[in-house]
Amino acid sequence: MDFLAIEKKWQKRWEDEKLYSFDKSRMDKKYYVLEMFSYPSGAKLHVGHWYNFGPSDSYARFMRMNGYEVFQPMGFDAFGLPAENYAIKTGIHPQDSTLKNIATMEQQLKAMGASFDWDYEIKTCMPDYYKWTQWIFLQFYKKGLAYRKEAPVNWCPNCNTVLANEQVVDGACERCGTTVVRKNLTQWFFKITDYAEELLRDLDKLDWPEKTKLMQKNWIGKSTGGEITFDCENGESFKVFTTRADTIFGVSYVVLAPEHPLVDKLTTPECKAAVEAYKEACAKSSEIERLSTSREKTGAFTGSYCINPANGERVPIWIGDYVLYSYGTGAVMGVAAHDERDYDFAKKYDLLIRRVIRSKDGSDDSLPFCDYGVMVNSGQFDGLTTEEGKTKVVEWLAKTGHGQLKTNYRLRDWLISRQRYWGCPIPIIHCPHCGEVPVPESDLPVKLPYNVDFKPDGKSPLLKCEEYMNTVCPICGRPARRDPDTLDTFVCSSWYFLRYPDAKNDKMAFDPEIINKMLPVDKYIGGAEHACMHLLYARFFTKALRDLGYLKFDEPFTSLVHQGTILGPDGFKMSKSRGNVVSPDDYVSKYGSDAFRLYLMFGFSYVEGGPWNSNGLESIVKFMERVERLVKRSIDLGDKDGAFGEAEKSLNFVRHNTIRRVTDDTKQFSFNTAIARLMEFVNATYKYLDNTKDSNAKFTRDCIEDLVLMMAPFAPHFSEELNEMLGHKGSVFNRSYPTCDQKALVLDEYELAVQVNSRMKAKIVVPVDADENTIKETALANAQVKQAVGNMNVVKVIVIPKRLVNIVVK
RNA sequence: GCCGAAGUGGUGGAACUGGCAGACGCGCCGGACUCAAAAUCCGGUGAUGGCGACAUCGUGCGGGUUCGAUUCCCGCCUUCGGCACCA
Repeated sequence: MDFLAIEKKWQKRWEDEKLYSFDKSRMDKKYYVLEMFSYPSGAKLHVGHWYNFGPSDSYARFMRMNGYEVFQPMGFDAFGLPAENYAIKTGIHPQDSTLKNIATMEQQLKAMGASFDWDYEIKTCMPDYYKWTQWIFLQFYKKGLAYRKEAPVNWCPNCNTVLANEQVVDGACERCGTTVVRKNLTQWFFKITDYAEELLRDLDKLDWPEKTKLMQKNWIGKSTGGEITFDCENGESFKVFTTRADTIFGVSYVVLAPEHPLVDKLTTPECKAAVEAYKEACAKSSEIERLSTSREKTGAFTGSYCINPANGERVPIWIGDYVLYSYGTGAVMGVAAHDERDYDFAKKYDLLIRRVIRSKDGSDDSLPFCDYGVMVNSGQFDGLTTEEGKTKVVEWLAKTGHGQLKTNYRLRDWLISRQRYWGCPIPIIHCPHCGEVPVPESDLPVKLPYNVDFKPDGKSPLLKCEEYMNTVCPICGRPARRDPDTLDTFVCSSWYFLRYPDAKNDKMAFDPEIINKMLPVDKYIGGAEHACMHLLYARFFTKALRDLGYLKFDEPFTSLVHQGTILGPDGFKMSKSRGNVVSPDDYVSKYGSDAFRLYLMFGFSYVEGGPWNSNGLESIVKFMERVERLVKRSIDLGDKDGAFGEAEKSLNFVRHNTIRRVTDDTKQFSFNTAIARLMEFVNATYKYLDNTKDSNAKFTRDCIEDLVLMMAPFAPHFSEELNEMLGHKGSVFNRSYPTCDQKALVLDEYELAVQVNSRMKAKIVVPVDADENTIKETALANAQVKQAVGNMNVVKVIVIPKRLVNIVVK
């Protein structure tokens, strides 16, 4: 068969017949399959795209053949840093390069033969899409979910520009090598923390990989404890968050984050120089470095003291970079005796170390002692356990206004401002008289201007575009300026799944009537690297839009699957710099897209991925040819009915077992084993035809029909062709998936293993309905078993029906 | 460093909920067909020892629980994903 020719033939026919158009009248049978859309950074599809889209398309086709009205759209996450960097390097405008890349990718995606419905395509960089991204921003703004505050960015003092984390290499600017510092800018945030509790709680409802749910859970990072107020000697006060209020009588010092606003007020003149130097040093280290537990703890004394509200002691106030201003209150109490970090810190700076918790059984007197225990040296609380003490102490402090029980989350509000050009403009106008004014909805979209100088020179590119920046205030009509920043591209990708089913709507972001029927997404497929960010942001958007009244569901993605990563042949991640990038095009043009897809599905565990190896590809082609020969052989045989003897019964067992297994495996995205079962079925059919005189032509034909139907999702063009050879009119994808006949799977007897002292000794055959006693006796009567037992005593016989017998002897 | 995974023959990978480790492929070895080759088909293939029936070992390393561990627990090693401005 000429694989390349038939691919063209069927792709044309699919397109002419609009085979994959979503039929709205069957919405009650909808099944929304969504692959994470791609970022058009390179011009061509790489193996990773194929690995994401090919197998998931097979899954979509499988669901279609099982009677679902499958909705499988495709689009592009088109804004973002790479296009802008490319533009800076080459001078090619991001819009031009992006649209060109998209056009190429569209062609390639079509050539892949996936059943996407292109009528619903989305490109996030087009005004008809980002108009609604802006609209959502405004709804969030109105609801108080979007606000501005100061936050640090990576700043290159030489290029005078903000850098992405990716552009900071070993603390230095990737372009010029200058040491990067942290600098505060006023930026927009989404208040995702308002939803921390619900985002955490609803994880239980989701059919997602457990590891992903666990990662989100840890990312949200709920902890319960107390907020304790320390009064300073100069009249100021600050709060610390602690989960171990029971240790408060052991506080030896407190540490503020270097960025804490009180630091300047608390620093005494004699400590000023040291504190300033320390703060400057901190501006150079990244958060990951600061949080590293293996790094030496450092700090600087402010010269001031505060009062321990529990015992009235004077406590020195330090600053230290292991305290982050963005977590908790930006201040912690140091209890040297009962925390590793605090212990190291106190040792280094020679601070008080006082034990206030002893181990429960009194046996452990080493320090630091970080476990739960019993309070000592703690006044009236002596003798309480940690569990009791941590609430009792806070409740007691609350009486003097110095404590409050508190739940804290590690999750932070989402910083959405970007000082870049290639993104969605923020629909806010800054008026000297009226302040921050949202753009009226009737004025959307705020269009991203084309003629902009996006070279980095210290200012947001849009800031340099006067015709964009200058506008009038919607309230007072006087001259005003637009917000010069753009939105994080994660904002665009946090709602695209809502736009797809109503992608052409120019009156609203989406029609709730449609969306409430089409969503949630039934199966979402994409990389595990999105576990904590995109997948959390999309959940947040869904919940926020629900509370705004636009949706009636709580979660965007009911079921989630992560595909693995295909690595280069050398076992490393594919990258241009390593030179280990495998191009699918060469293989596709040689073997065809079906063979390529089939190989990706058979050669790897979908969830794992692994290093690329082209050896298996030719064997897949051989398998396809083997199937083709089998189909032809059946056609030559005709369809005359014949006897249904043992041979037929046996093949029929394999046939229906294959249907059962392939169905189950495909549902679980276990494509490699599904295809292995198809191979077994093909082998068994060959054996039947080769070894049976007067093989039953009609029965053979039935088997072949099932085979072709089962092959169809995995090798769509190939199976269409075989289906046509078998005399069917119309697409194989309009036929129904075969169903398993349970009667064919009923056997009279089965084989089970017998062990003696857990070592395999024999196999016995027992009737299907044999009880434990019969199985036990059959096993003990077996000659090999008798020999293995010899003259030892049988201590115990473990019988697990359908599995094995284990005879324990002494 | 922190959070989350993965590690199984020469090789890609199987193994349901703790129950016959290595399904299905690739490769390799042997055979059939052929003048020959390719293609195709058949058989074998974890390691070690033994003529053999068999025996012992074997799922990254070291311990443990269990009649029984690739699977559960404890401690390591290596690799990968993420760590909030790559998406």
